Amino acid sequence: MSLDGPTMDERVPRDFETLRATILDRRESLPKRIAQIAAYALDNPDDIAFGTAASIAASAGVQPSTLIRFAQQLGFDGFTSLQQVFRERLRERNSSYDERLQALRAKAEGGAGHRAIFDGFVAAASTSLNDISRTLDDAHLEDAISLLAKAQTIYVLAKRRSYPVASYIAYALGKLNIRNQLIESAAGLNAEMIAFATPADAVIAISFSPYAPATIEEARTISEHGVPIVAITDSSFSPLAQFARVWFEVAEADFAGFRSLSATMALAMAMTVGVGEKRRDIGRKRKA
Amino acid sequence: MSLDGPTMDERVPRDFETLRATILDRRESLPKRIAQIAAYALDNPDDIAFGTAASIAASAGVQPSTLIRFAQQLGFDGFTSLQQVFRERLRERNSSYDERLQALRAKAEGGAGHRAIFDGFVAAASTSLNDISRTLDDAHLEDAISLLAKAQTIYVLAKRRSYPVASYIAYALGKLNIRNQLIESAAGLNAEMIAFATPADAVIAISFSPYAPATIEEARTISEHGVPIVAITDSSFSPLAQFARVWFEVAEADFAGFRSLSATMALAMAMTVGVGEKRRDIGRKRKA
DNA sequence: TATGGATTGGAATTATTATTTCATATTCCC
DNA sequence: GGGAATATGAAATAATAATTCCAATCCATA
Repeated sequence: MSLDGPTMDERVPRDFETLRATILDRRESLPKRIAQIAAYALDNPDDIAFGTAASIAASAGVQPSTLIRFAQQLGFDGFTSLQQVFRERLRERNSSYDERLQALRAKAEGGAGHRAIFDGFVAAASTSLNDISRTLDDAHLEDAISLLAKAQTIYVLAKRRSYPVASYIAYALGKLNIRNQLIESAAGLNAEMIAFATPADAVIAISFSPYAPATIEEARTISEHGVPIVAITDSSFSPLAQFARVWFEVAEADFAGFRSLSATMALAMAMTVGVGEKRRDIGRKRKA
Repeated sequence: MSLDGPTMDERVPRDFETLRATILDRRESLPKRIAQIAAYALDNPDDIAFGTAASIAASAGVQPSTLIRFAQQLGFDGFTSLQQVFRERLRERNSSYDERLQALRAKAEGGAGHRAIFDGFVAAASTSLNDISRTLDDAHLEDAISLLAKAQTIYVLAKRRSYPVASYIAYALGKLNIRNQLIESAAGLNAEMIAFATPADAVIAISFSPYAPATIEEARTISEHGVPIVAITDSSFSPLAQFARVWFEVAEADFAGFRSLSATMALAMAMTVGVGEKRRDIGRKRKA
């Protein structure tokens, strides 16, 4: 308005991260009460998003006017515009991951650099995690864990895309001192390995469409020998579901032609650690 | 207040899901304009959470008074209390994963069943993903991809906990027709394998504390031969960081003693697919 | 088609909330 | 220690938003 005043055209933070950085940056030089509200804002961003100037000021132990001065000091013209940033943050975070994923796919295809690809994989993983925590059936998890906890040896069966999960399960079972056998395809000794399994053992089998024929074949053989199978797969039409005593449907989002493994991993780890716990409990009871 | 009025003690929905169910349930019997705002509310919950009665009404194409009647019909005493439910929903969803993770850890340790364990792993994965998407340096990613895109053969080096990531990288590189060699410990031929690597190749090495000695040893040897290394590790003190041409710091949250792999996986996939793209681009240029 | 009840639109009213102002207190520098 | 500049508190004011009210309209039913 006036020509003499400081022009104040210092960049006003428009997004939360910039704002956060700005605040942290100036933290030292802020007056006491302003610093107090600044700290409160970063600690309780949700309150800023939803509260009224009066309620926030009260929670932070300052006057409403201080809150407004804080906003102005950051370059906003009032509390309301500062609040917008905090609200936008909630919107962003909350905006359906699916939508974001769509956008990112488009962006990546448009050749928007490698950051877009990375963001895409992160979004795919997040989507998958959201999804599975909505859909996982607690009772199935309990069943699977009980079944596996009773097994003498746990066989882990997975090829190709699912193999990383299997190898992590094997690693974790090993660390928990649970006897296990990873059925790899490397040496071609799978048939022999499988022949050792008895109904007192159990199998964790993982396979997604297009199902690796070897996995299906081995699962069939092993189930015909009466060994119970816990399966992780992607649909009720999966051949694995047929052979399994307990099975989980996991829908992983994909990006750039590769599916996420995050949901499968989370489930696999929960099963593994669950079995470890259950075994400890049983051990304790036996002693008592 | 009055004794004669309808007591209105029909359950007022306190959480979003109940509210949603209530609305869907009554949908048929609602008057036209009320139905219109009801549909809008379920389609744009964020707008309800943040907007003012006037702005929402305008977006939905109704009068503010209709919005209030809608709220009252549901048993709320006004728009404001209806809005609370929509705001609470955002808070819930958004409640910092870290806090949730803390709570879940406590719950799981208190022996609250296996669902809590599962939720813990999901939360750990989500936290890690959030973290890495905040901290990843785009320039490093570009550097790593350029470096790997030039390599004749990409060697993938990881043991124990990191091995699943390595195997997924190898799988993905294979699918993309990029020559690669997974350095496994199985047959004990690692030293020989490594000896084949030349400065025209490149290595992706992954290791987290406690760093598997074999990984470190092999990384050292290979870097001494002048083969460039891209490392994924967990701190700048990591011995891997020393040998690496480019390295990434990835902080994975842990739960029940096992770290998530989700952030590492996302980064690994972005690198892999990024290399695939870059190669295609180069191929196209050569032709042109 | 006339009639009563329900529904709707729009403006008036009331309540709430942000912002400004000014007196008082604190801090910092000479 | 004095004085100017800055910071703070509290209440007044202005702005904005929610709610209510009433007239107009629509709709079903006789």
